Amino acid sequence: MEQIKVNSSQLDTYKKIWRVVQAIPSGKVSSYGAIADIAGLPGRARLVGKCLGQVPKDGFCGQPVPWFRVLRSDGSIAFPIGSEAFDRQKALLMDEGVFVKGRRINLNDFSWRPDLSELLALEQPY
DNA sequence: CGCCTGACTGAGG
DNA sequence: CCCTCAGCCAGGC
Repeated sequence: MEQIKVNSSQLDTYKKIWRVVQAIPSGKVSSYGAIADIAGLPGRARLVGKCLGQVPKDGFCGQPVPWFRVLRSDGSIAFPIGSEAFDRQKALLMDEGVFVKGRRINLNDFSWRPDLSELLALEQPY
């Protein structure tokens, strides 16, 4: 992928986002806006997309960052249909049992709904 | 500062 | 279902 090009303050923001994304369980999905909210960055859904495009290839803190579990608020895959990224994301989702119909996923069936204890755990990672 | 571009969103048609 | 539009926030120029 691309080299990460952000200053240290933005890198902190990116790390917060990556950490939230890591909390999405296999077989579940979330949205850019929801991740932004949980990360304490309301209104910055587009930043989440940008950030996920720069996930370190080796993962973050020894754990992979499941970028493919993040979708648009309507449950659709953000990449254009037919693009390589689209196919990759769709395949990864289906691999873990997420049913992808055309370009979208039924959020009622697969949306991640963290309980309070999960969210609190994200506040105190170390 | 303006202008344009995004892995975005919500409301409408 | 599709598409459009205004609003949104960061960044680059």
